[in-house]
Formats: sequence, C-alpha cells, structure tokens
Amino acid sequence: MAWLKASLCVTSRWNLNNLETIMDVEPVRVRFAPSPTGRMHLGSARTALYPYLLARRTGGTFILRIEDTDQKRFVPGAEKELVEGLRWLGLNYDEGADIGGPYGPYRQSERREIYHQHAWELVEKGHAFPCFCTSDRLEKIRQEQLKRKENPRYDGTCRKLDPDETRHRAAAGEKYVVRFKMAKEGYTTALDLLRGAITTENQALDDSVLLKSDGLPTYHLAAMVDDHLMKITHVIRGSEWLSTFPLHVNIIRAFGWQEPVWVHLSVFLKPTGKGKMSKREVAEAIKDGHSIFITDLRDLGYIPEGVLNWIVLMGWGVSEEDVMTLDEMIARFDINNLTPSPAAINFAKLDHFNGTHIRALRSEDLAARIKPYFLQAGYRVEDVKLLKIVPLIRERLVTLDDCLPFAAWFFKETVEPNPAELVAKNLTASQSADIARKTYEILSALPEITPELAEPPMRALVEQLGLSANQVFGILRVAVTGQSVSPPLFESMEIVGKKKVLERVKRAIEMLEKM
RNA sequence: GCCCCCAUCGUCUAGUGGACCAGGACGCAGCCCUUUCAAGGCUAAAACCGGAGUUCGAAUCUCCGUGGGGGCACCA
Repeated sequence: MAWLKASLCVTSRWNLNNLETIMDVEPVRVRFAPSPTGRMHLGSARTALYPYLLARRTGGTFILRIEDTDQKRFVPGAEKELVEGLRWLGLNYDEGADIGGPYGPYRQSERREIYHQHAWELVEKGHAFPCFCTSDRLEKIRQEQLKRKENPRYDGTCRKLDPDETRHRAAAGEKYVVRFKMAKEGYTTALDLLRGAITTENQALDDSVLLKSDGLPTYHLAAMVDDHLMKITHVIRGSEWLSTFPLHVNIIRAFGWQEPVWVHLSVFLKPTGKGKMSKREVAEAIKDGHSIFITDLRDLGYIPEGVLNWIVLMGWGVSEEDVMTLDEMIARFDINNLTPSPAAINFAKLDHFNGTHIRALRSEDLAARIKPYFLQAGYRVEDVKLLKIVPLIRERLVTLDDCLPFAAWFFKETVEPNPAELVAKNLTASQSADIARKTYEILSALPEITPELAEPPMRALVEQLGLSANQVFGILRVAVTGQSVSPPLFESMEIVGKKKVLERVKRAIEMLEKM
C-alpha cells in the first residue's frame, strides 16, 4: 500500500505567489464516464470538471467514455446532449466516443467482447462463477430474506457448482450471468483520497453480477476493465459509488491490477440542503429562470464562465479570490483540497458569478454573445451600433438574455411609452408637458446629442426649475426609451441620434398634452 | 432494518493541535456614489451539531449520540 500512499501526494499545497514553480509529478489519465440515460446536469458537469482540471494541470489526458451497458435505460439523445454540454463548457476531451483515441472504442456497448473475455478470466482464476439462477427464483429468495428481516443477497447456489459442469452448461447455450466470488471472511480496505481508508466487512458484500445474461457487463466489471485498459490513473466519480467501492477494489485485486487513485465526490443537495432535488423542484427552478441542466442554463442566458466558476466551488474551497476563469482554475486546482461533504445548490451565487464574468468580457465578445438574442427576437442588428450599446448595458446583465429588456428598444423604429410613466413624480401631466417642451428646445438647439453637449444644459434646466434630476430626466427617459428603466440616458440618446430623440420627445409632448 | 459516507455563518467554503474572541464569497441590512436600473465603495449582523475523552492546549485527534446523505438490482 506504500506506493498508493505516495502517489496520493500528487501536489503540494499551492501558493498564490509561486504558482508557476509548483509542478505536478505525473501527467494523469482521467475520464468522465457518464451513462447516456438522462440529461446532463450540474452534478455531471462537476464530475467532468474536476478530472478535466487535473488533466490540464498535470499535462495529462482527459477522456470521455460512454457507459451504455444498460439497454433498458438508454435514452437516444443523451450522448449528444452530453457532448454538447461539455463542448459548451469548454471541457474538451482528448480521447472519446466521437473522436476516438488509442484506447478505443470508448463506448462500452462496442466493447462487449472485451468484457466477456475478462469475466471468464476471473472465472478461470476462481474469482468469479457462472450463475444459472432465474430472476424469478432470485426474486423469491429476496422476498423470503426480507420477510426474515435479513439483508437481501445472493444465496450462493451456483457458487458451489462444479467448474467443469458450469463451463459445459454455459457452452451449451444455457442462459447465465457471471458473479463475483466475494470472500466470505475478512475485511476489505479501500483508500479514498478525500476520506482516507474505508474498511468493510467482506461478509457484508454480495456476489455481485459482473456479466448480465444479455452478455453485457454491469458497471462493476465494465468500469474496472476499462479503467485498467485505458490506463486511468485517477478515478474521480460520484459518492453514489462509495457503497460498491469495496467490490470494485476486490475486482481489481482479483485481476491482479494496480489500483488507480480513488476520489469520491459529494452529491449536490437542493437549496435548503435537505435532500436531493426532486422532479417537482427541478421544474420549479426552471420557472424561476434557473435550472440544474447544462443546456437549459445555456438557453437561459448563463455563460460557461459563470456556470463553471459556480460549480467548481461547490466541493472545492479557495481561501481568498474566488472569481476564476477556466485557465485560472487549472492553475490553482489541487485535487487534495476537494471537500467530501455534500453541497447545497445556491442559484443566487450562480447569478453573481454569471454577472461577474459577463462584466469581465471584452466588448466584442459580449456583443457577439448577445447578438443572437436580438436576432431571435426579430430585430435587425447593426454590429457597429451593438458595439456602442454593450458598454452601456454590460454591468446590468445577470444573464445574457437580460440584454433584451435593457436594449431591445434601441433597435425599434418607434417606442410606445406608457403615458402614465411620462408624468414625472409629484408633478402633473401639464407640468411634465412643459418640461418636455423645454427639453425639446434645449436638445434641438444642439448640433448633435452627446453626453458632453446635452448634459450641462439639461442640468441647468433642472436647476432652473428647482426640480430633481430624477423628475426631469425621468420624463426624457420614458419619452426616448419607452421605458422607465434603461441604460444611462445621455449615452443612450447619443446612440439613438438627435433626429429620433427629437421625434420621440415631440410625441411625448403630444401624449402629455392629451392627458 | 443493515452497510458506508458526511457535519464551521442561511448557503458555498478557509482552517491539517497553539498564529482563530474563526478568514473569504454569495445572500441579507445600513451608509456612500447616483438621472432609472445596475455596477462599485464602506460598514454591520451571522458559524465550529451535542456530549464525553486525549492533551499544558481541540474547530482540528478518539469515542458515543444526533442530524443529513448514499447504497442494499441481471441500473449506472
């Protein structure tokens, strides 16, 4: 076990000031191995992110392997969504189901022969046995055991069968599964990087099925075989595998293989911290503009930088600066600093990180990212104009689609102010109309409308009328933008242009006069 | 029921026996800035699950409770 302990000290504790001087010892080979049985959610994204970071940190290899050995639960579009999600997040893999690699195939359904061979290797070695028990019989004894308040487990019937007899029955075409022959006595100790040694009594372990009667392997066999064949050095997976961890270690030892470093990640809990999110709660989150699904998050206007920063910190703590790009995460990541405790999802924090990363985007970048939202809403978008708008709305966006309420009006020929909103606070409609007329005079006298030219005379007007800037500018804002909340007024008017601004003020005057 | 894992502000976390009357972040509250909405700045409130041990000294180590999570399939 000494070698394992030594290999656990992969990195030293990082220090902000000498990041560059710290080098990890060995390039790792790590994998993200989802099963295409559902949608890609936050948990999957994080179980992909950590190995990705470790791979990039150590100059290693990140692999995507598809674990599709359950034909019953297979969901057609799932693999596509997985790949799409990873690409969107920027977690590019070096070897994988759709791109190949030296250890392929990377889709388990295409490796059937390999598992069959390995299952029988274990049988020949005396570590596994073919089992001919029917599901009906198994179910019956399970019920009986439950009735007797015993733990349901395989009763060992076929374990006692003569090896030659079983070989012949199997060869003759009789349906069978291959079960692992678990030691009946002693203990199994397995080492998890985050939790230390985990010891289990062997008698608590079952003779688990390795190869199903349809010829496909269970996870237990397939994952162990593939991790070995694909030379995986660190297995980073969800804590749902903790209970079968001893089994897996036993399988690897039965083959006589070297163990990888094991890291079992915690689960994500619902926002209250009590339990996992239910179907209903997932649906409610979506109504609220949030989601646990990666492609939903994308469609909701979240950016990969924000999502990544959010999930990377659910299970990994940094003491000070916590806003990071993917590259910064790579530079700072230390697998030894992951936390083993479950984390509650906090969407408010996602909003915070998303807004923060949006603000950090270069104007051209942000413009390119929000342009589709305007297009989709049916607006004609001129890039030059869009680029001028971006600095005005940048710090107001929490999600990309917030660009619509703030800036869609820029692309409209005319705006439709709500007459009631045109009336300034604590003033009458006719008083407001009067202010609007004075505003019109000031603005029309200007050669063009820029903040430098327009703001001083407008401030003077506010002063002269003895009103608040809020009252005077408010009328103008609603008149020009058609809404009471907008980007900064004078900068906005500059983009709209003098001609349109005057048209709109004129229209507002008319509306106010009619009230 | 049995097995395994986890436990620091409401939430994510820092903390690896003395540097901790516990640090950062989100959120919340107040103030400043301010043409709306934001952003930004400042300030505040807010935690070591409980009980026994070990030790000169415990958030940190051990045990027992309690709470939470995961598993007990020819699912992953």
